[in-house]
Amino acid sequence: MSQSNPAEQRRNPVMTDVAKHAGVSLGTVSNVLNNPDIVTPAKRDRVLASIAALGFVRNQQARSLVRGRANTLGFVVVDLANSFFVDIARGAEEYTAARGFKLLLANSDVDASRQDAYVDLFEEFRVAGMLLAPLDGPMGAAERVEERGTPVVRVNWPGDDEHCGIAVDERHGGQLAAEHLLERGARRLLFAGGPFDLHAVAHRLDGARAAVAEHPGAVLEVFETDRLTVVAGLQVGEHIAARPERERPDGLIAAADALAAGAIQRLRSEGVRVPDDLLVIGYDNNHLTAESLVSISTISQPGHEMGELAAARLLEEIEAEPGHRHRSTLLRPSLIARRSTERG
Amino acid sequence: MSQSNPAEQRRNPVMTDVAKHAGVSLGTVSNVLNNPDIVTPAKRDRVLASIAALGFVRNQQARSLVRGRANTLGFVVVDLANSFFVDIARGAEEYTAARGFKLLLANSDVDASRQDAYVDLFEEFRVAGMLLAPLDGPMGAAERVEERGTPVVRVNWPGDDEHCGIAVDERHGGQLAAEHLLERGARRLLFAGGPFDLHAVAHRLDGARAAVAEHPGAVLEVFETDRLTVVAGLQVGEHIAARPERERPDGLIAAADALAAGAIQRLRSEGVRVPDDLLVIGYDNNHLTAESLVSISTISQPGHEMGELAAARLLEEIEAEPGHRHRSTLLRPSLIARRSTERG
DNA sequence: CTGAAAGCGCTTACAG
DNA sequence: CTGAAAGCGCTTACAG
Repeated sequence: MSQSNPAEQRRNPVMTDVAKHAGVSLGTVSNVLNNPDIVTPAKRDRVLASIAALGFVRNQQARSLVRGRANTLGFVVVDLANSFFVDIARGAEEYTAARGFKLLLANSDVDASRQDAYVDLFEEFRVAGMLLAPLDGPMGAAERVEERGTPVVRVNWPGDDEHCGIAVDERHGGQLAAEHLLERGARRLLFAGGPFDLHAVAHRLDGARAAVAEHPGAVLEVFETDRLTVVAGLQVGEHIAARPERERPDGLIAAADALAAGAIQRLRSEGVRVPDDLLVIGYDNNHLTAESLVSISTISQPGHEMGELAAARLLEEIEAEPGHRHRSTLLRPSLIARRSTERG
Repeated sequence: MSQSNPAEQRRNPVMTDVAKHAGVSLGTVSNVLNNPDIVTPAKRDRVLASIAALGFVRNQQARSLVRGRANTLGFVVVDLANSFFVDIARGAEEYTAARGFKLLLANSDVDASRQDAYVDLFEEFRVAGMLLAPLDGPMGAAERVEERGTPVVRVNWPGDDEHCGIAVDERHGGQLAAEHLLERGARRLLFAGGPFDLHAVAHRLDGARAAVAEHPGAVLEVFETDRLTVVAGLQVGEHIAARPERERPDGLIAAADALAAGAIQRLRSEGVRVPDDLLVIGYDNNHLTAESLVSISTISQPGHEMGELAAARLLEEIEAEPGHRHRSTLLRPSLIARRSTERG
């Protein structure tokens, strides 16, 4: 329509086009966008009308080039297929959206090089700050980014003197799980999970050990798996069922729900009944876990709350003085009792 | 360290700092970054060393301001909590990453205004193109963005003459589900799902109807639910169990796995056995569905493939001439038979 | 192959 | 409250 010459490339309208169309200066257009209150209503309406008529869309790149930073936040997530992290992302988004920030997500998919690549990308885009749910292991890119001045808050990671972090008290979770089974009468517990170099797994085991140590007469065995999957769970089930009946544990703590689900499935096909013969508790409160036929008791991590808290911390950091002191927060997980640990 | 005056704000190094440090001109630094081949190795190494020494990070905003577009793609996803969409995102990411693009995600969380806000945000950032897994309903922002020249490919949406789209043949999926139950001997089928104004649900029902129509003697009842959740599934189970035994269906097609899981759970507690008394098939192949005690047969949507295909289409569009013709692709879902439809 | 200059589209003092 | 000018940090012809 507005093309006078069909041969000439249509170009997206820019602010000077709007100014010309509305008969005002460039600065006034900018003011309408950024400080509408200081522009006279009549002029403001004229500019707004021109913006609509031309289909003008402000170029954020140019805007944050001069302002220094975008009011956008980045969140690099280790594994979106795990609903725990989706919960975190939703909590963070709600918190930041209410405060005028946008939250962009990137999935590193448990790949260290992709994690670094996305952290770098967000830095190149000059986001105001980042959330990072990291893999276990070094976080080179994030360290560098922080040194250069972009705040980073780590979630599901403990944090230390140099870094803000929000984590869940994994040890306490393991303790809750074990105590729950002990309360329900189990005495020969088996902890299944792994690999143990995952700090979450190691701490859950620690917690379970501590709980068992306080119960004279109770014992805890350990079975290390190579992953936290349903398939690994099948092996756990097999391992238990293969033993003579009286040597079997009467309580199973699985370090992940998927593991618990696999174990229950295999146990059942081998004739071991859950919860009648064996109490089982999982970990994570993954979506759909409540839906298996024997609904699985579990330790629930406060993902949504973690996301909100991390976002709040990040916004604080963004506004903080350079000298600001880093803080770590440990959230408490909670027990959700379902059918798999019901007695009678 | 490099701060000569502690009072002066440390500023992130920019390209002119690198040029000065390396003793070359600004253009040469840019060439090292963008056309390394045309710079003499010695000079190149000098520049690279300076970049490392200063901790220089190129400012993408400035870069794509002059280049017009970032080589970044945006994906606005309707619901990351549904693993189907996570699969799509992973497929898209693998495809685009291999071709040098980055993929940023935004979760609209089944909220139309957030969908629009993120579409706008990506446009303001001048992404090279967008993927959109939309909610059912109008897509105002996306339409406008396309008119202004940013390519958008819709996923899990049929597409039309004006829009590229990649969808799954929902009708065919419904047909597969019904045929599977009929093959296994069921004759009184119940289709549960809803609300029916969700086009996916309506089409799945259509397909099921078509399959039943071809089997003389088979009948199909319909039970509309208000959502596709486990809780709604409980109601479905209740509805079935409440009927006199001989008036119950012998096959249940649930329009979603969560629905199937809820139904099975309630049926079981009411003494209706799956699959012995009633065959059940779900839809979506959601993560963890395979793990319920009675593993649930389902219709699997090719999420990963859909993501790859959508990404491929988007990259085509980005390179296409303005006059390019839009295409729609319909992917075929497939049957996954599990325990919940096993006979004998 | 290298370097000086113009320009991408905005925002922000600054003088009126 | 408004408008002309400078500048954010890059890339890209262009002349050497």
